[in-house]
Amino acid sequence: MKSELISNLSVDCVVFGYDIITKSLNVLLIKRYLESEDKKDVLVNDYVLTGYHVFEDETLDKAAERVLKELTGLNNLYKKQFKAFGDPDRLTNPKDLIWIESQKFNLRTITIAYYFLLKTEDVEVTDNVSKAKWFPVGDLPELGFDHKQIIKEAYEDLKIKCLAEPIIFELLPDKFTINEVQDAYQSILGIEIDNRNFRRKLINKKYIIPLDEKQVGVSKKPAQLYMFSKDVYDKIFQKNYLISI
Amino acid sequence: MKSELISNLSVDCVVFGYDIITKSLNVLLIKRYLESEDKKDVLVNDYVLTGYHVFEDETLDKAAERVLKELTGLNNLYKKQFKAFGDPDRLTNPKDLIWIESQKFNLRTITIAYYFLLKTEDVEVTDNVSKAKWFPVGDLPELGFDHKQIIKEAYEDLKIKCLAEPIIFELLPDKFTINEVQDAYQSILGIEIDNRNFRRKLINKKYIIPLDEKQVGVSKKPAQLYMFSKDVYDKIFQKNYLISI
DNA sequence: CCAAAAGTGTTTCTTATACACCCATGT
DNA sequence: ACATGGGTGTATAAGAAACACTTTTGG
Repeated sequence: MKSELISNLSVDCVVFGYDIITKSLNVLLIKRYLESEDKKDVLVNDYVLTGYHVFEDETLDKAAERVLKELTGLNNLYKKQFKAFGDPDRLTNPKDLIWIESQKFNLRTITIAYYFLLKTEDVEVTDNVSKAKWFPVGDLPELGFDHKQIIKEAYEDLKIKCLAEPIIFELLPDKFTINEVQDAYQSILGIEIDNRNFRRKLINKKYIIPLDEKQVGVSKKPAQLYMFSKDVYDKIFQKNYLISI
Repeated sequence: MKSELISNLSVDCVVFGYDIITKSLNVLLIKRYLESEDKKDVLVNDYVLTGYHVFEDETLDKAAERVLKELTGLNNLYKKQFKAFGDPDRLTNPKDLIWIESQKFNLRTITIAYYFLLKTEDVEVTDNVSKAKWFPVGDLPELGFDHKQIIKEAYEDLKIKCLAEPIIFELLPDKFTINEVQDAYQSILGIEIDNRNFRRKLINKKYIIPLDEKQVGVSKKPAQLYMFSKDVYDKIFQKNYLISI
């Protein structure tokens, strides 16, 4: 039994990759390029999110995971379905129409948008068939369809979730320093944090576990390495009902 | 130009209504009833959310608003699109198959789920053609499709949002007492709150405005009435970046 | 010895929490 | 007069915020 694609339903994936070196939150985008038949004009030349239509016998989550796997080769990443985008005119910019015509997509396609969290370094971007490329979330190129809006809303959601859940560690290597965590928060939230207060707060968490290891190969005082224990976190986590209005 | 329905795309609305008298958060559900041809057997007898397919030229938000308007006659309510449900088997319980056969729906329908907030008393439920009825969110009847799951996730989302934004006032009348707000929080979150601390906290907010009015027609000391000013709230609101992990 | 980032303590202030009785009103 | 829910104050604890210098290391 061969499975068919659902012609008007897709998933789109906002792939967030944090670059611990440049301290930059990046988005993985795919080049979209089309020339006129005589090759005299460039009709489409911009970027889009990775995404694809959903199969008839596939859950939305599986579709998103499949798309991500195809692009990055990675599994089991943190993912969140954050919004459905389905405006009738979401694909109907002139440029997008040209593109869709060349691809035989349905004009009224609803897309279920996900975001994924990973480390920029975990994706091989150099020899990539899809011409995938990282862009800082604050400095995106020209984007097709409604993907600028989708990224914006993904980022908003991510920022809120960052404050409430320890998903920052999905963006960092298994072993990290306290300052690296601080840098990640600062970069993603666009804020400054006092180092002494932040250190104290983090080190006091039972699920931030100091390792018997320090940084190596740095030309300065090597920092203490820590890991995050999801097990401990889950065990001691308790919902607080603080009403912050 | 006549608009067609999209056969595999629907919106479903979790209509939350707060009953200030019984202090109960309710969900508005619609009776689903089907007899066999000889009328000897009841084939389907349960409840479902209100929802309907989306028109080709309609946004998802408009579709949800249309569905809600048809059921309740109400406009401009607080609404949130909180999740898309699209499992291949989400409509394929035996009971649901019987129902869908009788309704000619598409078996692989993706639904975009919304929730709406209002006051139970604002909906006339008595002479309703859809056989709509309120049920406490904690005491739901048997539900068709995956609607139990949809309601559960809507409620989870609502609880989180309640803590971060002043949406509680969408569930309360324009003029309310402090204790009514407290009751609403307690009922929705399932917690106990200290009355003195809660009063102080709320009364100190600039956007909780005391009126020159007290309760009337109560057989006890009439309570001071307040209103919520969204304008003031929006003006003085500032994002706090407290990392609570 | 120098550059660079790591690491460290104390004080103040705000906010949450815990807790029990009197008051005003309608009947 | 009484029953009912409305309304009030204080003390403690916890956590957030502000703030500047010393230490350790590799080069």
